[in-house]
Amino acid sequence: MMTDRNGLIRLIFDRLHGFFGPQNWWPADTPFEVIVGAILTQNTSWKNVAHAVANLREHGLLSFEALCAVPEPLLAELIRSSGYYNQKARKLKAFCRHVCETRHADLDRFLAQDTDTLRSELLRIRGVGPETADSIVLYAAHKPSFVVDTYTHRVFSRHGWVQESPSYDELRGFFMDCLEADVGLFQELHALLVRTGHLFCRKTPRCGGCPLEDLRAGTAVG
DNA sequence: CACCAGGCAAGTA
DNA sequence: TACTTGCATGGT
Repeated sequence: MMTDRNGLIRLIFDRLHGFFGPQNWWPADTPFEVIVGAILTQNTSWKNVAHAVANLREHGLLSFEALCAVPEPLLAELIRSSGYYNQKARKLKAFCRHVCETRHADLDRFLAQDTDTLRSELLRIRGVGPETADSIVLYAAHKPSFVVDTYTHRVFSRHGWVQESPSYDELRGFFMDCLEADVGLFQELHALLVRTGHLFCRKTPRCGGCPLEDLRAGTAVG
């Protein structure tokens, strides 16, 4: 998948951190708000999600108990700006229902499980895929599970660090093999990769202007 | 007008 | 396993 196994990831982190500075992700006030945002931002710009989250806050629905109680059709209307709003209302309700039925609505106890157990349980909930699960594990439960997203793929392919498009688990495994399991490091690196990914658009063939340009495969050492 | 944005599930071969 | 399709608003 790439020739320079170790050192590259750490070098990427050091470069991006020096260039952009600390990101302090996730943009949310509470673990529950992280979960809501993680579901709402699926294939959707954060700006559209921010409107929906603000809407929920104005209606007093940014708590687990309140979201459990709100009718799904009303919820769908309030999150309209985030797109796929019927699907996402269903997903949010599915998550609430799972915690109610398996943990007596004790969200903290649900999030207190060890990393792998929590991740696999999240993946069994309808509407929670690998990226959403890892986002919740890393930013809501504060446990070390690396988050891969479209920007991670994009930054890596643009710089020639991957030949074929790797699967989610392959790319995640690569990060987790190269780095020590440190929550703060995982949180910052993912945020920095998103920030970097914003420098490109989907069809931009190269990475001009980004702080990693000289690390492109072929020009990088080793 | 077309294309894109911090995915996921279900169906098909 | 590896495609394909539906889901949907808001910005460029």
